Amino acid sequence: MKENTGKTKYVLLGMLAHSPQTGYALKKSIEYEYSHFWQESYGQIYPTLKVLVREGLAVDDSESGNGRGQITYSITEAGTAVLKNWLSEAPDVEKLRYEILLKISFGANTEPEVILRHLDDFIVRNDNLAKDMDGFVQMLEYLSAQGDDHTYSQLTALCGKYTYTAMRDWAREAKRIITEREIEKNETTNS
Amino acid sequence: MKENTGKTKYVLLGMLAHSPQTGYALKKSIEYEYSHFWQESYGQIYPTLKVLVREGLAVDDSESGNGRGQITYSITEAGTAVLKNWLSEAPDVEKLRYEILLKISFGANTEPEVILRHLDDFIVRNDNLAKDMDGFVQMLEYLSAQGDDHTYSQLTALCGKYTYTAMRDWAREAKRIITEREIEKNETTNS
DNA sequence: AATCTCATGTAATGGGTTACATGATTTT
DNA sequence: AAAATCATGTAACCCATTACATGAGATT
Repeated sequence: MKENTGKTKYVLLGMLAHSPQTGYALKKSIEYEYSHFWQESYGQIYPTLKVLVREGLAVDDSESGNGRGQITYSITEAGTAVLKNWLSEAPDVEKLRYEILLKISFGANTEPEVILRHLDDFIVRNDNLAKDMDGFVQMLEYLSAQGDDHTYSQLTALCGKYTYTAMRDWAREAKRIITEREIEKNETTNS
Repeated sequence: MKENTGKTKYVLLGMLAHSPQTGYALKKSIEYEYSHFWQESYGQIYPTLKVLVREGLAVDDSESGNGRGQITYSITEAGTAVLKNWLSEAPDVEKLRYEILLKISFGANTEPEVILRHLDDFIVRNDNLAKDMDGFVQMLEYLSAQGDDHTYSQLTALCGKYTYTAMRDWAREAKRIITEREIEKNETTNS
């Protein structure tokens, strides 16, 4: 009987604390709102929701279903307590895996053009994401001004903006450095 | 017979392309040089090295051992080819999991002080890491000036500097925003 | 009627860490 | 002599994704 569901449990509790939702809706929200720093699959979400119910942290609140066989979950008081307790604990140090940085650190094993191409793609992607995040921040700013507070969501979007911008800027600088050193190298061999 | 070892294979090939090493040394190098964007455990490294040998991408080069039961691996020509081919492929889009951002997005469920405390820790950690990375960049700059080129390693360190700095700056801004809005809230209730 | 989207669920598989076992050499 | 470090290895476990199965309601 394994009930160890990692962080998924808390993600769902945090979202249910905002409003009762179905597993399907939770997944969609995670994709839309949290994709730049978190992801969950159905294979995690559905079993974890059942665990939450079994542990009394959420309840199956299906009378509010729309007749489509869906299950709406709500957080319980016990769930809110568990959530709050988790919030107070120091967050884990994140373990990142940037494949592009691996490729760059091994860059000497291929032509500079290969690395420059990866950097170009990276710049485009991060520039777009930075803009998306900025739009998100603006939208939440507007909603907050209208009365309903979105400060905390706005802060996570702002973090996305900062990191994507930093990545884009780094990649531009990296391109510059590679190109510059290539020129130097060619000058030395040709003289 | 599963030979699916994910990215580990390429990490090891990339490192062996630089110099023949033991599994133990590879692990230490990953911790020291790549920890800000990659990690591998012995449970991945040792079995993968055997796979590399079985596939002819690396060879057990133990005559260069120091009599301590250690196994030194070298990359083969086939290994170099596989490495170069992988380098040319578009890197995966990274899947991040920032627990701190989860906690911040659920921040409305606890006292602002709890979130501010997490942000303080985050600022300190990222500021230190940014400084470490900067030192690393400087050191590699010096080594490169001495003749042996470390451009690509330097670029990954530079990326670390950019991201840690961005994270630190974001967290400072986040603190400012939270504090500001808390003051506003108190002013409204007190009037 | 066909297709799309909503909706739930699970089994297989993959990928990775942790904990443990073992032992040699080096340092204190 | 003890402790630390070097060094290799594996089994148990955990976490997560993918692929598949199923079916209802909405849309074309």
